[in-house]
Amino acid sequence: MTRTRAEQREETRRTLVAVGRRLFAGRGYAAVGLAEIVREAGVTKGALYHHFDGKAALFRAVLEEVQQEVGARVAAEADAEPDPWDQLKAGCAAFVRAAAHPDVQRIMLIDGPAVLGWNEWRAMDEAASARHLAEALTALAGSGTITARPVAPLTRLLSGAMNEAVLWLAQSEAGPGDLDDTLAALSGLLEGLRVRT
Amino acid sequence: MTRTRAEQREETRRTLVAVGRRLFAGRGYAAVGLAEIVREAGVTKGALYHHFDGKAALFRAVLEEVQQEVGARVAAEADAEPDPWDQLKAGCAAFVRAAAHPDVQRIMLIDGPAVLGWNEWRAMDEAASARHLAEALTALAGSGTITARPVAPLTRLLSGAMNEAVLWLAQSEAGPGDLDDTLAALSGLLEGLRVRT
DNA sequence: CATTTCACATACCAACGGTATGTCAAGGTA
DNA sequence: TACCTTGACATACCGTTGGTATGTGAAATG
Repeated sequence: MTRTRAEQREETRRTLVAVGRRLFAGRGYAAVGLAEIVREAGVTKGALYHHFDGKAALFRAVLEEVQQEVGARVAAEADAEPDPWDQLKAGCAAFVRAAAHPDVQRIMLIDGPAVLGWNEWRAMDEAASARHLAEALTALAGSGTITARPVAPLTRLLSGAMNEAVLWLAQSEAGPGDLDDTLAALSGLLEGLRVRT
Repeated sequence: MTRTRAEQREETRRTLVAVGRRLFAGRGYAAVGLAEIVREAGVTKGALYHHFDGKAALFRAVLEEVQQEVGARVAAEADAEPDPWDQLKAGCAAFVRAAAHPDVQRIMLIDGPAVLGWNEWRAMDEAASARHLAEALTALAGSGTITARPVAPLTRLLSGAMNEAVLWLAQSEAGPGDLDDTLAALSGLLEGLRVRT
């Protein structure tokens, strides 16, 4: 079982990202040391610094992986709906459910902005999932279903609303009823945007 | 000019909070060292650890100060309106404007949840400003102006929406037009909650 | 005026992120 | 096959950081 160098390289990198993701999600970025990461990954700090520029760069790779997974789920569930309005609602619901995983929250919503800065975090969020929201709102505004002169502010408002709702759901002591209540309230907000016929 | 011990104590503490606030707001929690804080405050680390349990505790004191200022502005501008509906809109607009100060954002919205954890951050946010939002929404739901069966999820949605909007405004390259657009979009969201007559 | 208290200052430490250098097998070349 | 180069790490080390243990001198107390 001899491994080529490219295989070995990618395996080591994937291991570091996987271990980093698990530890960062569990105890937060600041509370996890590089020594623990490389120990659990079975490598040394030399390997980590060979693959990444530092601790923040490893976190960035982890966040990219998380964002892509969430974005893929949002896109998949939204594209399953034929009607643009249903696409918006399905995408929003999919985001809330996808981000409900505890692993996702701390990395994507808590540490992400603090570690990478809000600008970079927002660029990654935009590329992964918020873009779908902006596209859906633009389409609905174009067809006259909703009234949103500039669509960008509304996109940010709704994106922030969902982010906070996800964090609230995670720490809520109550059962799954809160998820339904949140999705209902979100649906109410979206319905309020429709032009009245 | 002899000072009593209580005076001296409070002055040192206020200086530490003021310096910490300025540095944390400028470069972020992680990038500021205790050595720089105590140097600019004209004291030593012994003084800091005599007043606070550590770096995070100093940050908590700073955040409390910021939250109280924002909450006070929101309450003042909201209470100036007689009509409950106008109170809600005025309070939301006041929050967006108050949090637009760059000092406030990094401390209150970026580093706050990451440093203290989302639970503690949310408790402080609730006590300072989100409480006013919850009260306003509860009053409007009670009078039948809006339809919000459980008011808690809607409160979190709107709070998160405003938090994110504030961050977006701060990093936006465009001029004050974005502020107006954001307030307009927020107003549109609120209007959509009103029951149709 | 003796004693206690307390608001700090000083000196120190362990742990952390980061870097410089060494090592050894995979892959190319004659 | 013998040789050399590349690269994917390992090893050893450093400066800085947050945190702590102890010392000190003036204010409060009786």
